[in-house]
Amino acid sequence: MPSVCQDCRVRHEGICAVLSPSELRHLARNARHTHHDAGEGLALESGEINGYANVTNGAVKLSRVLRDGRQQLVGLQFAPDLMGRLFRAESPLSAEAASDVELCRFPRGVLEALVASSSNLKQRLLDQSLHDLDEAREWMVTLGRKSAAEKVASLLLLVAKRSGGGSDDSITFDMPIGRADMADFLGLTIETVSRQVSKLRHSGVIAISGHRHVKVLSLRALKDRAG
Amino acid sequence: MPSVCQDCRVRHEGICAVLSPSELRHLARNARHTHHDAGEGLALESGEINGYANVTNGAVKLSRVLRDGRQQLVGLQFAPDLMGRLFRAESPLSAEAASDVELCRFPRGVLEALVASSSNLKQRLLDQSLHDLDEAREWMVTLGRKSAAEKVASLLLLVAKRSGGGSDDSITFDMPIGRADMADFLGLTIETVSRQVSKLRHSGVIAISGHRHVKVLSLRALKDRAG
DNA sequence: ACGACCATTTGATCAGGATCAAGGAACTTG
DNA sequence: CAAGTTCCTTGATCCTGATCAAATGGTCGT
Repeated sequence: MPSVCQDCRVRHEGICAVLSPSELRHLARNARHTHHDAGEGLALESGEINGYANVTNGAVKLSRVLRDGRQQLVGLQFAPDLMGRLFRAESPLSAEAASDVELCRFPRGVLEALVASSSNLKQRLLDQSLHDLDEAREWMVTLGRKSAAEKVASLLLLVAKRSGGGSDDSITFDMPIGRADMADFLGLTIETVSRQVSKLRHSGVIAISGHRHVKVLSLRALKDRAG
Repeated sequence: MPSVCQDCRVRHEGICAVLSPSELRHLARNARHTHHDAGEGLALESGEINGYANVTNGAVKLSRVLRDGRQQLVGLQFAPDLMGRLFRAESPLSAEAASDVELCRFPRGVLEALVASSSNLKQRLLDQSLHDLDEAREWMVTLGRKSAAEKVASLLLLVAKRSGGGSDDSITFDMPIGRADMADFLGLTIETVSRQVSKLRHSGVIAISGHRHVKVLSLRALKDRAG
C-alpha cells in the first residue's frame, strides 16, 4: 500500500475503496495532502489548481453566489466525499473550508484516466452523484416549501445524521458551520436562524453550548418540527 | 435495427445512442411504448410498474410532497431523458405527465444488466446525473435567494432554453405546465406567479396567448430580471 | 350558440420573515 | 487581564408574498 495512504482515514471509504492496488499506487504517486484553515477558499474549480480532491477530514461548503452578492450554499461535503465537478473544468460553484479541512488532492487528468479505465470507479462516482442528486432534491423541498422553523430543524437533522454519534433519541454533535452559513444554506437571514434556534432551545428540543455544540434532547420532537 | 426503434424520435439521443446494435436489440425486445395523458400519474418509482423509461415525447414533472400536502416540483424531464432512480426500487419522488407524454418503458433488471456490462452506458448515465445535479443546485439558488419576480423570470428562461426555437433576442415556446405547477416549482402560490407573469407582460418583456403560449420579446430584459 | 366548468387574473388584507438597530457573550491580541 | 473583535442574540418595524375572496375568460359538451 502506498505510504501516503498508510494511515489515511478514508483509505477504505470513498473512491479509494474501489481502486485496485496498482490503481491506488498510481493515484497516490500523484496525490498531495494539504491542510486548510476554516474559511479558506478552495480553488478547485476555477483558477490555477484545476483538479480534484478527497475530503479526508473536516467539512467543505459548496456555494453559488449571485452577481449582487446574494449567496446560497448548495451542499456540504464531509469525508470521504470527492470534490470537484467531473469532466468539466469550469463550474459556477465555489468551495470553502467550513471547518479546518484536510484534503488529498490530485490533478484532473490522473483521475479522469482512472475513471476511463475502471468500471468500478465509474460505478462509485455514479453512486455518489445519484446520492448527491437525491440530497439536492430533498433540499429543494426544504427551500421551497418549508417554514423558517422547519428549515432550521431540517438542517440540524441533516448534520446530526452525518455526525452519527449518539443514543436512540438523543444525539450530540458540532455544527460545522456558523449562523451566517446556516442562513445561506436555508435561504434565510442570520437573525431568523438565530431566533429559530433559540425557540428550539427554549422548548427543550435541543441544548446548546458555545454556539456550535448541539445536543438533541428529543430526536422525535426535532423530526416533528422538520415538517 | 429493431423495428420499434425504426422511427423513434430519440433513437440517436439519450441512452440508446451509446448502445451497440446487439444491446439495443436486447433492450428493444423488452421495451414497450406507452402513451399517457396530461395529468396522469406515472408510477415508475413505487408500486407495480417498477422500471425505467425513456421520455420520447412530452414533458414529465418530478415532485415531492410533504405529509401535509405541500408540494415541490424538483425537476422537469423532456425527451430523451431517462426516468427512474437507478439502483433503487423505492424513491420518494412521484412522477406525473405534465403534457401528453410518450414513454418507452423497460423492466428494472434489463437496464441494470446493460449498465453493468456497458461502460459507455454507465458513462452516459453519469453524465446525465451530473447534469441533473448541476440543474438541481442551480435551482436551489433560485428557490433560496431570489425574489418572486426573479423566480418567475428564471423559470421562463429555463423552459425557453429547453424549447429552443426562436431568433436572437426573441423566443417563442409553449409552457408545458400550468400556473399551479409553476408555483410548485418556484415555491410560490398560484396568485403570486400570475401577478408576476402579468407584470412581465405589461412591461413588454413577454407576450402571452392562451395562457400557455409565450413569446419572449426581449431575452436580454428577461435575463436581467432573472437575477 | 349557450351554459357549466376550470384555470387564470385581479383585488384586499394579513403574516412570516427581512431589515434596521442595539445589546451580550466568547475568542484574540497586546 | 483588559480591550477589541467577531459572532450571536434579542427587539422593533417594515415589506414581500400568502391568504381570502371575487371576477374574468377560455374550453368543452350539448
